[in-house]
Amino acid sequence: MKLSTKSRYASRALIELGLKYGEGPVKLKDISAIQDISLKYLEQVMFPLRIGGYVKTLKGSQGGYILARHPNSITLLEIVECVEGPIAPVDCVDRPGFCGRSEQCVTRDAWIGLKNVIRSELGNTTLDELVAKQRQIDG
Amino acid sequence: MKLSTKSRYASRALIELGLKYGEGPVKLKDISAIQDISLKYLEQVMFPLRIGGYVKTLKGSQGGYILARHPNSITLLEIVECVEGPIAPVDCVDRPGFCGRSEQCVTRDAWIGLKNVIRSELGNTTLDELVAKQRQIDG
DNA sequence: CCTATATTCTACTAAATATATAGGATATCT
DNA sequence: AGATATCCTATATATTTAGTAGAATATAGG
Repeated sequence: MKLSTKSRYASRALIELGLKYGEGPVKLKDISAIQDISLKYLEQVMFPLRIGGYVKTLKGSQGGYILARHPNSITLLEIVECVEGPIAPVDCVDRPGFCGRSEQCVTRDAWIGLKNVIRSELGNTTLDELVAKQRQIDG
Repeated sequence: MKLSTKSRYASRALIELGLKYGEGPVKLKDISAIQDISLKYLEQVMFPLRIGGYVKTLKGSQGGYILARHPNSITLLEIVECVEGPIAPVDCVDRPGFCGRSEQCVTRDAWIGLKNVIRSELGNTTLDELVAKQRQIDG
């Protein structure tokens, strides 16, 4: 039941973008330094977020990343599922055919319930809120 | 965000024990056959459940496993945490020192919230309920 | 146009984790 | 005594995770 570093890094990177929302592009190099994340790895983490339409990029000098959507419309759930794939504590949750006994399996129902509360919790946390809290901490 | 097979196998094995609760020991060989789980692997999965006091064993001929506690006092959370260790979506949740920025990290608060809903959901599901549902399905 | 800069794309790698398999030791019932 | 079932330790394989590396592409500014 662990999130990978991709989810953690993506969340922290998008918070940095949220802090600078409306102020032009932010370089990964800066995020990498501030958040202490390998630049090269961060590049890979950001890739699906661009494909998913959460960030836009500007190449070349003075380029960087900006949020493609308002922070209040982006949830943690979207970030996590974008970089990590659909959340399902067990494979049979999304693919009943994964296990031949899915039809008669009572644990599967429990795993489905678990998936739902996880998605609900993450879906109710917006980037906006996280950025606001971060501003409070930074003072 | 995946549970390992240990959690899945342990849950299904304990349901089998719950179905036979009060009827004497159940052999892993039988559970292995019914649930289609490798016997040798199942032995390893059951080990922490014995140490944790969830099952008792009887060695030798006519031996096997029995629940050490009433099914209504065992939750999915206990089973999962027993075989898989404490549930925490991110290491810093239980060990703030894991990451130097824990004190100023807003995502950590989110991961703590996530941990809480996961534990709450699993903690509210008892083995009793699962066994009852299974009996309904089996007819 | 040229250069520095930043992203983009592809490939590769080391380490950790998950998922078992194997074999013998130990205990117990008949 | 023999069959049976758990107990314990070691080993193996596959997958995933978490990164590294390097060249290609695009852009701003001089």
